[in-house]
Amino acid sequence: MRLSQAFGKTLREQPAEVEMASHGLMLRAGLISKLASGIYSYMPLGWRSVRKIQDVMRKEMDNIGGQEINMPVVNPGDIWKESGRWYEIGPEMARFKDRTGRDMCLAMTHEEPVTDLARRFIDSYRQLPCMVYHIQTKFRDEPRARGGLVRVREFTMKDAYSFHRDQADLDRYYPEVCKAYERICKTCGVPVVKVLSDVGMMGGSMAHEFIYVTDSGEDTLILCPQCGYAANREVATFTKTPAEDPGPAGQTQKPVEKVHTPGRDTIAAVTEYLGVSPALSIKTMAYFTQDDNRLVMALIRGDLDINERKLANFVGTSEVRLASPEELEAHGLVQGFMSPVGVDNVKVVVDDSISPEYSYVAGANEQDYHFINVVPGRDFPMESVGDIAAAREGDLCPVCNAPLVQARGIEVGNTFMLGTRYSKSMDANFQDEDGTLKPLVMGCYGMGVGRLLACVVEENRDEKGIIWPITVAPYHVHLLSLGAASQVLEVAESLYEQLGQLGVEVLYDDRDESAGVKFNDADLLGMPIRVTVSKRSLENGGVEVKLRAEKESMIVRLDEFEDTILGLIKQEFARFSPEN
RNA sequence: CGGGGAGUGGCGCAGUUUGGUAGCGCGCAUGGUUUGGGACCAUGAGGCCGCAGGUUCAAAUCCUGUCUCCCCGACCA
Repeated sequence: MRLSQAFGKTLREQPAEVEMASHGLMLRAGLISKLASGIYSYMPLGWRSVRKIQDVMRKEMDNIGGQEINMPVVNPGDIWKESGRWYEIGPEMARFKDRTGRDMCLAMTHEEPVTDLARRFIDSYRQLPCMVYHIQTKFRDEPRARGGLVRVREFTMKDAYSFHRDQADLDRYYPEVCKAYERICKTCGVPVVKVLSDVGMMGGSMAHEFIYVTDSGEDTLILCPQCGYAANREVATFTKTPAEDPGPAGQTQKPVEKVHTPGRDTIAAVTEYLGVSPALSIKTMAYFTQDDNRLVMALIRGDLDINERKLANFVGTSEVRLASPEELEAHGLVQGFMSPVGVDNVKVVVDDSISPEYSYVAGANEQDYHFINVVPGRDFPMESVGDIAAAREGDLCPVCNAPLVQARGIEVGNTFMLGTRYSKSMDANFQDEDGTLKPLVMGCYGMGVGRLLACVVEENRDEKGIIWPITVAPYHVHLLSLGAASQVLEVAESLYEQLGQLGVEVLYDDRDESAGVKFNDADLLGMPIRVTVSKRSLENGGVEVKLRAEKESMIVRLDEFEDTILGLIKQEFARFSPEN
């Protein structure tokens, strides 16, 4: 491609909207262009990379037995009603009616259409296991787009769906997909960690996310540097050390006593005032459930925090929302002085950090008063006990007890063990060896193409621009000529032709621009190999060859040019091979 | 949806406080001089200042409404 003819151009200045490095570089290099919030066009250079990323995905999916299909973006509402998600999903799903008044929607993911395919075409255990995938547009009317391609409303996703006879077969297959995901990211030059995650709107039993760790990410991770335990904070667990001071023996025999605690409406204030450890107090938080608007009291040891995701999952709702002071008042509760003691008709969920062996300080449900000697089980019900605690940096690893660290990252892909969530609701059955009809056991595996591209750029760059991994670079070689001397132009033209005949992808800067402009654009665009033809290089015996990722350049004689370039390309591909 | 910020040629911005009908840099076009790290000279094209209403002799500027975009949260590939 001749740069003089290329559609699009580079920008010298960073657009004002930019917050993330990769976003700025993609805009400045002319890879993408924004149409509306969270809706982008790909320009020629960006699209070449997208297609390469898609091909990497295809290769790895094919490798584990996947078959590529293509399912529609526009779906009839019927199948989404069958699965129930028509009613579960909020305004992030775009819905409309066709001309006959039939409910339609834009698919945000493709479990429903693929399950429909499965029930039509899978009849027998002999056809299992199998996996299909497609690379298709999704539309999610996200509350807020951000970070360029990191979080958009219209995006391309590679989503794969596997079908199995039983959970055991899914258990066997699932790690293969995880391995393929790691290979895809390695090939694209994006390091990822696999973390345990929440199943979210997909449903199912187990899920992982593949996360590119970066401070500009929007997910929070809990990692163990010692044993490799890794989880999204939403589901991360940790070892809860017992409270150090259980108090004087026989404490749990004492009756509850009300004490005056004027203005002490936080755990820190009240425990300091009463001279007890926060670990011997009970923090009570009141939430409303999203689905049925029930009031739930969540209890946790005073030195720990509630994880709202875990709480929502525990009580079986899609979300919980902190009750407002007005709502608390309406239920006879006082913020800062709450507890379940003496409160009826409210669901109480207790974190397993709270022990019936100890007695605690808790709110007295009266302004400026707390109770002491509160014994769990005796003074309030311990019926719903579970893990609803938020893991924090410094908490102990649930596997090896080393201190955990917190990090941020971008979710590039995810994998879900769906089980029979969709096959049961949509009646996708097969006949097993013993003649019985059974629901298909499913897995689903998503990976964002544009988001992966954003991560590629975020990871592979310097202050000058992008440093493409050759595997997904728009072109392998950036050829540029300096000056208007006829000999220079002739050599550059002939090299362009020669490389083209060898099948090398070349971006040829044939513009009549100054050296500074050409070099700076080459650095910004970031092709892995740069070839400079100039009067000076020819006087030195050839052309200058430089890797974008390296500082030094070398002069290559014209009769050695071909071998040198082909060798460099091979070497660069090897760097990103998942085999290495 | 809650909180914060911004809309002025393609991009980055000034002008708004103190109303007088729009300016700078980059980019673009033409001609010329240049060519190893964002060159220079000359000439030129391009904006009813997001939109609607109002105040006023007069509005980019003041008032009201509205739309869009960005950032922080709640959601996800």
